[in-house]
Amino acid sequence: MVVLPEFARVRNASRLLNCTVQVPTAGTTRWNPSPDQIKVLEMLYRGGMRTPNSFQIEQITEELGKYGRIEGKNVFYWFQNHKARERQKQKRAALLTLSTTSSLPPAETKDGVEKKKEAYEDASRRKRRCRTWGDVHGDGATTEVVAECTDDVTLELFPLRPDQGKAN
Amino acid sequence: MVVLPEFARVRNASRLLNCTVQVPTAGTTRWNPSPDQIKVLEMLYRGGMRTPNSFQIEQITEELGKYGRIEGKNVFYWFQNHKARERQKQKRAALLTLSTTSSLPPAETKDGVEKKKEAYEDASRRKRRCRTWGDVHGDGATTEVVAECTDDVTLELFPLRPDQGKAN
DNA sequence: GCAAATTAATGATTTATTCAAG
DNA sequence: CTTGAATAAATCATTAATTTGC
Repeated sequence: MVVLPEFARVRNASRLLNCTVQVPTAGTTRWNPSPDQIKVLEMLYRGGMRTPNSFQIEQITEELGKYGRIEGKNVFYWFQNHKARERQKQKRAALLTLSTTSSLPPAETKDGVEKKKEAYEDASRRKRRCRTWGDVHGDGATTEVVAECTDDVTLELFPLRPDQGKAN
Repeated sequence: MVVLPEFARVRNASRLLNCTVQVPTAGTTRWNPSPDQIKVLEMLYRGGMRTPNSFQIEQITEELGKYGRIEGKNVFYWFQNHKARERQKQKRAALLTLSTTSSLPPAETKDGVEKKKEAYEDASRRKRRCRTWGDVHGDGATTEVVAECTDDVTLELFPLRPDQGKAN
């Protein structure tokens, strides 16, 4: 990879030859989390946080802002991706484990895989949480959208205790 | 269903029996588009609009606000759902048409269905547009996120001419 | 040792699926 | 049953690792 001074990185390295350098001020590239930011995020994730609501995102963003520029959407996406890719990894692992340890005929094996897959996927289907688009993405025009939810919903507050995470 | 005056609708109708009435100020129920609002939205949709950006959503929301309370997210979701369900309907129709008109043996038919399905799905894969999460969902903390895109992208401006819609 | 080429990770979007109000 | 709302899965696109030829 072409290593350039931080401030000189632009979209395509090849264009550097005959192109003026972009200053970082004009937010050009995608968010690139610092090690410190990742550390905090993973800590929260391990603590059980999966789908932070707008308040939580705001708080986290503020906290992580100490280590570099960051927006709420970065935090939002980080959790989405992290969650999805953990699922992905687990699924692959389960399938691999099964096909390795199993010694049944092909048909049976396939069936077993399907079972296991379903069992896994079932674990991710849980009761919906009480959170709205307005809370998370906060349209500029609407500022008064606050959780009107009362009972029989799980209010994931921040910070979240480990034992409050999904039961699986 | 228990019909209540508009201002009295809360999340769970069953709670009304022993619950104080929520004033509409504290947005309680989901958005219910008025005929006028739907008319405008469908007009835009027929005009080719599929994935409006934040500016477009803002404009539309403002326009539709004349006919009743509405938020940006409602517009956002409306387009998402309308698009998805049109796809769904077309897919079902394609499959049905094929299985009705075709008189080939099962294997061939299945294959043909798969072909048709793929052909359809291919039509929905087009070059990405230039729009970001920040544009659409507008995090409160970031107000300066504006299209930094320059060339070789299709800028869907508002309003969109019919011929600028997806070619299908 | 070094960049260009290639691959692996992962941030950002879009699409599919699901839940649940009415 | 229709459809607003929300989440999960699939996909795209850019950045970092890494491999490779010199």
